[in-house]
Order: sequence, then structure tokens, then C-alpha cells
Amino acid sequence: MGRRLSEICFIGILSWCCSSRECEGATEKSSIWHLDKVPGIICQLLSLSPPGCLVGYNLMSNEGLRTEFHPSGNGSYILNGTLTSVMMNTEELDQCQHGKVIQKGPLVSLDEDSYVLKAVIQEHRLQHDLPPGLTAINVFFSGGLAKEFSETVQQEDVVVLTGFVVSRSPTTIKDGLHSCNLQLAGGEACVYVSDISLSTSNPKPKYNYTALKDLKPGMIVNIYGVVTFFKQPFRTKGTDYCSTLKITDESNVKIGCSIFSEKLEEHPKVFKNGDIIRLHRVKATQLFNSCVNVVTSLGFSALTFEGTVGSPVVPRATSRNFYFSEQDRQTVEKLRQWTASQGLLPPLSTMQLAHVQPSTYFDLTCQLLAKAKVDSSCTLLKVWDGTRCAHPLLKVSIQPEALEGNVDVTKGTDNLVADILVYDNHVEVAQELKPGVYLRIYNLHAILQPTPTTPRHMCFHLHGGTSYGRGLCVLPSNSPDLQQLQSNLELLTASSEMNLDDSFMDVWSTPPENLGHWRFTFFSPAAVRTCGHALEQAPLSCVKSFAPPRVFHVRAQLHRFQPQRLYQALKLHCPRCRALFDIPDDETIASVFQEAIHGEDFSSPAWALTGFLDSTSRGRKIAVHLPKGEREELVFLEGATLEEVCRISQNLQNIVPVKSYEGRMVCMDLSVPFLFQGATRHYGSVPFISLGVQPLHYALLMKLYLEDSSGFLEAVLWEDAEKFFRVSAADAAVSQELQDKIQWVMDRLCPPGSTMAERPWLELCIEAYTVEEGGRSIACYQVFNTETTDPHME
DNA sequence: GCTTAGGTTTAG
Repeated sequence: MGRRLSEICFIGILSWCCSSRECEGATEKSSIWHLDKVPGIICQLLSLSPPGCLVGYNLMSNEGLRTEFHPSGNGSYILNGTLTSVMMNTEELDQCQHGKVIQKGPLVSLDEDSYVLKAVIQEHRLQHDLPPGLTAINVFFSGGLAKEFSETVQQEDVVVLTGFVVSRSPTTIKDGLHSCNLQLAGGEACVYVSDISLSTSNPKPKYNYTALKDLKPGMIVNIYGVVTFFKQPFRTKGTDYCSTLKITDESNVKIGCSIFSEKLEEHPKVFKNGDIIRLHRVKATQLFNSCVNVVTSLGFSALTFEGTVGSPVVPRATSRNFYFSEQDRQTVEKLRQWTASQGLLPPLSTMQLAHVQPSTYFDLTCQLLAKAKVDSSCTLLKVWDGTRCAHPLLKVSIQPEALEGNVDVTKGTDNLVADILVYDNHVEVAQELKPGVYLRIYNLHAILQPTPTTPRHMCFHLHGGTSYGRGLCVLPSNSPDLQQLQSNLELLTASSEMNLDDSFMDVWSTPPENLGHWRFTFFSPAAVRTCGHALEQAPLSCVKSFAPPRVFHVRAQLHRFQPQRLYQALKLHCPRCRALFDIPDDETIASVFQEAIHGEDFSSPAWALTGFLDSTSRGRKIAVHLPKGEREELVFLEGATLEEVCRISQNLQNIVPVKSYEGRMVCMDLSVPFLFQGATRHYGSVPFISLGVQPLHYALLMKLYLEDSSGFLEAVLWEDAEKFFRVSAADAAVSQELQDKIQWVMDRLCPPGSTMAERPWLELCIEAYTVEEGGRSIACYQVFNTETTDPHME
């Protein structure tokens, strides 16, 4: 069940700060983790690495704690659940529970190193109208988890529980709590704890931000700014890497930032000018070149954001534990607006291969196909961006065995794959790259080879040094800056001149986060939009953060769908009252027909000619009423079984099954078809009103659980479901072949037994709308204007 | 132990 957005008063962001020890994701299974709670935004995916970690979490909407379990288990799945919906037949793992700790028992030691602890956890949604039997539950922790819980969790803390076993509570009558209890012991059992109390009296952490014009030497401050220049982190002569930035804000003061950290992952993730950056705990330095600069100080952290107006406000964090509020979101939006109004950004220096001119410097967004070490100060990268260079490309000769990755393509790839020679300080970064990753290379030099041959070949050098921001970085595969590249590559594969072998497909179609696993994914989307909306793709997390009505374009994978039995997706829909009915099964219909058979007691309406057929069962008759005059196209059949109606309808069109009631002919009740037209069965509703039967339409209804790296979304496939499957619901109702087609489509989107990595991407147009339920508005989502693609066609 | 860099082109 969906829940409206206004209920989301805060949402968790995973902080990854483990309570008791440093630990790397989910390899530590029985661990207590902290959550930061953040008002106003949907929890974001903070890390994909390592697989096996909790990646997304939406506390109040009660949707989508998603965990992935390591290493090769069952892939990922969404854990849902509320206290009110704990079912006895659900065991282990399939539930997640969150609530406030309202009672914490003592740590009971059984033997040495064996502990038990009991706590009572109350669903923390404000539900004053529900009794404790529905909202509070006993939870038992054992082993190390009990000890850790005892040491870490305080009363009033908000926790999320996963990997528990549900059992019947023997004390429900005595304590009045939930009739089930939850048992967390070893294995997958896990507690996530929020250390900021829910109570409103507990103030939230608050940060003040200093305008750049107000910086004075020596101040340690938090600041916001728009990036106007940046360098990717480079190794200093000291112990750290350094990122150099220039930022500005509404006061139009430009300041330099030097970010020092020996860990690359702690450097702000800046990809382009215009990005917005938030820096915590930086120190303003003494004047340098008569300007104030800032450098990192103890406890420094950074968040960066897309600078484009209208794009989702998704923080890219350097820290696993950060605070982000509605106010922050507004600050980002304001800075975006201001930047857009100023025109202060230098022109974009990004260029596609197709447009690169010789002897120029440019930024290239590309995918790495292969790499090879040339010598100690030079590494070769083979990349492409889906466009064809206008100049013939130089192929650097290299021993095939020195090449990591695969570019063994012979046909149609001329001038698609660029050789890039990476020198000196950049070699260190280049050598760490895995084929398949998406890259941005800054200040790449396009050079025409001084060869005597004509035409001269183009090659690319990433020279040593960091002038002009020279460097390279990996772009996250969901980066909006990759859209052009990805659609270029999709177009390429669509073009028949490409004859790529399978191993090659593997390389370039594998999202970077899956490299190392080398699992195959489809690159071409399995569904595409057919609408004309000019919208950027939004992460799923962003879709839920806007109030309906609104249209979105998303790129997502199908996590699961309902119903699993696809015939249940076929519905009957009343266009007048919009009611929805299941299609009755044959057994039900047959019994209604059977009950309507009353021996020789037939009606004989004056408006029809009545004749009789012998039924299949001995001695029984079937009455056939043929209307006189204008309604002769209809045949009214009385006293037939379903099987007989079906058989007769093979030869006679338009059969209306009827029965006699007190000597008069009446329609059968509305649970069976009112008209058989060949194999097609027409159902109606309210058959006895003066206008006659309101025919019901066949329709398809399916619920899709979509997922991308930012989160997940539950969307229905309804009004445009026929378009999506390219199947008419009415035809599917009578065609096994069409039902098989629907099944085939779903099997392709969500292959049985597949991992998420193996599932194709869908490009969907989604509309958010509201539904009133019990006086409340609930946000719902529907897929529109989207068709599944057929890989065998075209 | 508390610097490193502090934009502004390699020269293959």
C-alpha cells in the first residue's frame, strides 16, 4: 500500500558509521549501524560497494529498505513491513521492521559469551488510534547482537530490524503487545539504529553557513559555493592528495579551496563547473595573493550537487555520515538559480569525438574499453563515446597480451575507438581503472600525428601536470552527464553494420559497478518512451520527492511485479463507474450455468421463436430463442452448460445465455458473460437497469516495482498497459498466444532467477497522481507512453 | 608529524 508523501517527516540516510568498529558493508552481518535522519528528502543510495550492503531506506514511507546479500546468494530484494502486517507465515529476511525502542531490557548472560536481551519496539509512525497490540512488539536479541544492542541502543532510539524470525508471542495476552515476536540471532540479523531521537524536544544538528564575503583569516567555517574551476585530486609533495577548487556565491566573491586528504574517496566529487559544493569545517587562510583561501581542517567533509536548475538535489557525499536538511536543499536550489542568472560559468569544454578538432584541448566523456601499460610513465587507454571521429584515429601499436579489456572488433568500428596516451602523474589513476567504467578526461590534447602519410592520424594525449584541471575521473554510471554517451552507444548497437562479438558486448555493456563479476546486462533498454515530453531522466528517489501531479522520465530496472500469475493481470473494467473486477474462472462460470438449468422449465418470450437442441447429457434439452425482427443477430440460449455454450458459439455468433425466472426469460447474473461472441466473452455490470447491460472492458493491470541506484518506486501499469505489451487485453483474454507474449515480455524484463545485474534497463514515462483514500491524498505512480522493445524485431 | 597548494597547458 502506498503512503502519501506528506507523511514522510523524515527519512534516513545511511551513515555507515558502525557503532563498535570499522566495518566494510555487509560482510559484517550482525552489526548495529547508525542512521542519520534527514527531513524532507528521500534516502539516497550512498554506495554500491561492496555488494551486500544496505543501500536505500525510507523510514516514514515504510517502503524500501533494500538490502543486497553477499556474495552470490539470491540477489537483492526489497524488505518491507509494518508491525501491523507481520504475518505468521513469514519467516526470516522477508520482513524489515522499524520502530522506536520503548523498553530495553537488561542484558542477560546465559553462558560465557552467550547473551539474550529483550526489547519492546513500537512502530514509530504516529498512530494514536491503534492499540499496542498492533503497534508494539517484543523483540529478542541473542548472541553478540544482544550485547551490541545493549551497549549501543538507547530507549527512544529509532531502529530498523532485518533478518529476523517471526514467532507467535506466548505473552500477548499478558502484555497486550503484538501477537508475534521477532527474534534476531546471528546470520542475517541486523539492527540499524538512528542516534537522533524522534522526540521534537531533541534538537537536530544544525550548521551555520558563512557567506564567502565574510570569511576572515583563521575562521573555521561551513560554506556553500558554486564551482567555477576545479582539479581532480592529485598527489602532493606531502602526504596527501590535493583537490584545488575555485568557488563563488551570491556575494560574487571567488575563493580558492585546497582540499587535502590522503584518501581519494574523501575528496569532493566534482565533475563539472557549476556543480554546487558544501564544505564543512574548512579554515580560512592568511591572505594569499591578497585573497582569502580555505583549506580543510579537522573533521572536514564535503557534499556536491548537480548545478543544473531542476535536476534532483542528490548529495554526492565524501562522508558516510552527513547531515542534510530541507534548508540545505533550498540553499542548493537558490545557488542554482543564482548561477543560471549570472552566466558566470566558462563555456563547456566537453566535446564528442565526432567534433574534436586537431590541436585543441577538450574534456571527453567516454567509456573505457581496454587499457595497457606502455612504460612506467605512460598508459594507453582505449575509449569510445559512441560517435565517430571526423579524422582517422591513430592506433597505438601494443602487444595484444598487454591489453586488459577487449576491443577485438573488426567491422564498422573505424574511428570509433580512440587511443589515449596518459602520462606521468595521471598514470596512477589510469592504472586503477577497470574496462567498462565511464570516464571523464579533462584537458585532453588532440594531436595530429606528424606522419608523412595522408590523411594524418589523430591521437590524444593526457599530458603530465594538472594545469587547466588536467586529469581524469570515473563518472558514476547513473550520472546525468552520461545520457548522451549511453544513447549514442545504444544507437550504435542498433546499427546493423556493427558486428560485435559476445566478449566485446560483455565489456561495454557492463555497468562499472558490476565489473569484477562480469555479469552480462542488456544495454539496449527493454522498454522505451513514446511520449514527446522534453524531460531529463530523474532518479527514482527524486520522483517520490515531488508532489503530484507531475510527469517524470526514469531509467530503472524491474525488481519484481505483481501479479505473478499473469492471467490475474487481466481485469474487467467498468468505464462508467470505474470499478474493477477479476475475470471469473471457468469453474465458477460453469457452476452458475449449471445452477440455471431447471429441466424442461423453459421460458417462451413472445418476441422470439423458440426451438430446442439436444444437450450432451441424455434427455436434457437446450432452448434456442431467436428474436423476431431486428434483433435477429442475437441468439438467446437457455439451459446450456458452459461447455455447450462454448461449443455452440464456435458456429453461432452472438450468443446470450439466459435462464427462466418465474416463467420469464432473464439474463444470467453478472458473474458470467452476458454475451459470447465466438471465443470472446463479454461481461457486463448492473444488467437490469433500463439501459441494459453496461459492457465491461478488458484491461491489464500490473504493479511494477522499479529500482535504480537511487531507490525504488512502485508504479502501476494500467491505462497504457496494452501499449506497453503491444497487446490488446480483449484479444489476450481469448488468446493463449498473446498471454504467452505478455509472459515472454515479463520474463525478459525480470528473468526468473536473475540477479538485478542481469536485468535490462527500462526507460519509462511515469506520471505521479494522487488518490483520495479515507479523506487523505496518497501519491501514486503510473507508467504511461512506454512500449517494450522487441530485440528480435528491426 | 600537521606539510602539501595557492588554477593558466606537454612538449611524449
